[in-house]
Amino acid sequence: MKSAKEKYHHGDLRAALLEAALGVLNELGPRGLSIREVARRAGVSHTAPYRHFADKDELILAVVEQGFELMQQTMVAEQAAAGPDPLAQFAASGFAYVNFALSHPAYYRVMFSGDLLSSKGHIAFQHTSSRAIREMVTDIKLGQEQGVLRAGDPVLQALTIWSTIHGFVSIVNDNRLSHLVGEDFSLDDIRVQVLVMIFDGLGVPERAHK
Amino acid sequence: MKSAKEKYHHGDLRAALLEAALGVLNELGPRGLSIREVARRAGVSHTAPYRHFADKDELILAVVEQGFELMQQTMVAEQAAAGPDPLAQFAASGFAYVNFALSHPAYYRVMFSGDLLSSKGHIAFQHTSSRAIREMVTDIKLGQEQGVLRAGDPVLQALTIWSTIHGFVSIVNDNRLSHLVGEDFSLDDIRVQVLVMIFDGLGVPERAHK
DNA sequence: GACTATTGTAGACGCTGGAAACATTAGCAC
DNA sequence: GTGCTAATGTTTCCAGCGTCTACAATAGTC
Repeated sequence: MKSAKEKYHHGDLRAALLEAALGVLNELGPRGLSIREVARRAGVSHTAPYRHFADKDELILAVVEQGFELMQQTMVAEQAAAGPDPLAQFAASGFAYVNFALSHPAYYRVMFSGDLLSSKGHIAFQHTSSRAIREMVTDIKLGQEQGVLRAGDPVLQALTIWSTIHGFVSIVNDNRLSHLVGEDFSLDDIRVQVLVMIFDGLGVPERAHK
Repeated sequence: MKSAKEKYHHGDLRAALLEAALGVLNELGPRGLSIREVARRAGVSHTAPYRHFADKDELILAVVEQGFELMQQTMVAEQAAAGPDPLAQFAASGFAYVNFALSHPAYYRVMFSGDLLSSKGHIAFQHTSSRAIREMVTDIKLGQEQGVLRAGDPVLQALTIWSTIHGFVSIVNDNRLSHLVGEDFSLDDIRVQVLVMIFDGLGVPERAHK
């Protein structure tokens, strides 16, 4: 009996291609991502991917969706593990976002850059993160009703928090802090302190962090 | 006499190529940026650009540097025009940053994405924004000494503010707010209110905005 | 076991980034 | 001016890319 790799039909080529694509992004960077290289790593001909993805855009968008799926899962899990306090839950979910972004930079970059896509693919791309912010707005409203989050327009608050977190992980992932790190700060210091600054601003003043 | 465009020697091909590159980014997006297309628009052969840029990375990096130059100029100008109050100056400079990013999305994207570069080009890329944050830290220190900015580690404060601003303009430029805009908010509303949230948090409490 | 849809391959096209060899011109010494 | 040289632009060529079309192998179904 032949090994699975030598069979004419791969078995689950789609998943193998997505995994290979992520590997390419990690090792060769976005510029090195080509359908042909991905096919090579999966051990199939350079046109085989077209049986699973209409074009390069669709392959990339599938990686993006898988990334959001994965991030969503870890955020939900961390939120559930944070105990009963709504503010703690909210913060845990935010920490999970940051941790995902910093420990899976290739995923995060492709999820939010869009530069890899053609102008056509960009339209589908814009909707990939809309679910995330809507859930955040819901969480904030809940926290405000329970009196643990500062009052104010929840949409604007969510946008501000998301902006800060997204900006921070983008800056770190693009290595733009290399000239800061090492002298007075380690990356871990910076990460913790910035997160504290963000979430300190969230609670109602009477409940300020100890 | 021939028109300038028909001469064998272009005159200032380097600048023409940079301008063409920006045009391509605006019209065709990052994926459409090719040396050959840029050369075509400048009316030269597809290898002429190699007399001015060693490779595609260098062309892109030149656009990036030109973008930072331009942004820097408008920020300095706005800061100077803001009057004597250091907090107002600081805010004016921040507003200029946001306005530049939102009115020159192609510039801003290429300045901060890096996805267009090969892994080699990324190293040079990481240093392009270091000057900006250092100047911001200096400004914050000054504001603190004069008692108009909240106390705290200026590096962490600068990083947090920069994160929020960078994240915000990135989110807006990537059209990720399309599902928010239109119902309750216009983009202008959002922009103004988010900026107010950011800079409200900066002043010392006694000087809070009226 | 034959039929058909699914999934893979082979080869071609025009595009790309880039190297090499060549052509034209500007600037300068005289 | 004439001639030399460096700078700048062109031509030609190559391999790699995304994607199309035609073909081959297999899996599932009757």
